[in-house]
Amino acid sequence: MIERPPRPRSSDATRAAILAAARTRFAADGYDRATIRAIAADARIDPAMVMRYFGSKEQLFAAAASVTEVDLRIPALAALPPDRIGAGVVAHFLARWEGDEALQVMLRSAATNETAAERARDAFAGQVAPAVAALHRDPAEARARAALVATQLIGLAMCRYVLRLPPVVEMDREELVARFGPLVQAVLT
Amino acid sequence: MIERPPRPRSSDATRAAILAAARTRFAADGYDRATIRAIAADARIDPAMVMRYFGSKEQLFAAAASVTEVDLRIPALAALPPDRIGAGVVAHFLARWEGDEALQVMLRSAATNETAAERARDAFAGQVAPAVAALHRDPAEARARAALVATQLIGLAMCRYVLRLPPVVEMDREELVARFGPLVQAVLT
DNA sequence: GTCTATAATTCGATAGAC
DNA sequence: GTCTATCGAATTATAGAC
Repeated sequence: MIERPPRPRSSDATRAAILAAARTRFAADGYDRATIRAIAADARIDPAMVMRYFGSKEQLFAAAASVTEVDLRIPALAALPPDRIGAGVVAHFLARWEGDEALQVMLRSAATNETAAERARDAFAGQVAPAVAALHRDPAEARARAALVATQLIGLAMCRYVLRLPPVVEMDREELVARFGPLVQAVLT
Repeated sequence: MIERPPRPRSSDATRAAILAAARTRFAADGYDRATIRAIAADARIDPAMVMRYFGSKEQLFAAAASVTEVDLRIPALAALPPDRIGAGVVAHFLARWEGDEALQVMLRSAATNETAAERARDAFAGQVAPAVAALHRDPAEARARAALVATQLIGLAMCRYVLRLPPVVEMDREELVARFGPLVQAVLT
């Protein structure tokens, strides 16, 4: 084996490191304030490499918040106990919000980045709406109900993670489920 | 009267013009993307004048989204027909959201600007919480209920004005009141 | 009061050596 | 694959002439 002084990293590992740093930065700062330089520093990588791997900041963002990443993984609602659907949805989303930065990336970036807003609409149309549609006969009504569910969850996320409204931050997950579950339940049934 | 070539404008009118342009820009673009240059261009004023009048971009933002401007003007809830409080609150907020840019300034900027987020918390603590408190004996319960109302309204605003979720955008005010009114009513009573 | 010129940064992106 | 150097553009902010 010939030695290679700059110690080339594996391409996949580098890509993954950049993506992880990008998600964290985009989630914390939003699209505009998150800089390629800062992301590269977090990933302990030269800023030029970010460009080499992803082409542009916009493409990096798209990769960091891709539809696959914003997988809401909504459980089959019909499979839940009928009177616990609301609580199940809220508990599921709290776990998703706090376990995956991709959702906060979308939320914090959507305010100033149309790509992020579009991704939010895609996630709604592709995941929330279909899941709710299974519960209603009338498609128009299902669509409206799904939108109501979305406002509940987006409002909760905004108040808890972005605005950091004290009462919403202080509540633990259990209390949030107890308070929001019935509201979502009422919207869905 | 001696003529003054550069035609000095009245200080108040200039201030007002800058503030109006700033609110529009901050509301449309958020704090980061709204530039002093663009605000000055909208106000047909030299960018340097913005600095002269307000000192810095941060101070201009504070003035454009000051607590006085984010006056929610929540009506006395106890004065409403008891069974129409929810609908009244929703109708009131829709009118406020769409009639005053200051609220959208706050919402769109809060994602990346801590000053904006703080102002949102102030508006909640100073206006929403007290209004709701009048309806409940237990202060802790009133605080939690107020937070729930806030999530409803913030969620609605985010989906309608920022994410622009199609179903929420397409509904007219009347339908929104009909759908969200009962939810807010349930939270409040 | 108004505006020109510019300082001082910062950013995304590119070129090219190794 | 990696990194240095840098370009060109955009931004906030300041200094000073008129």
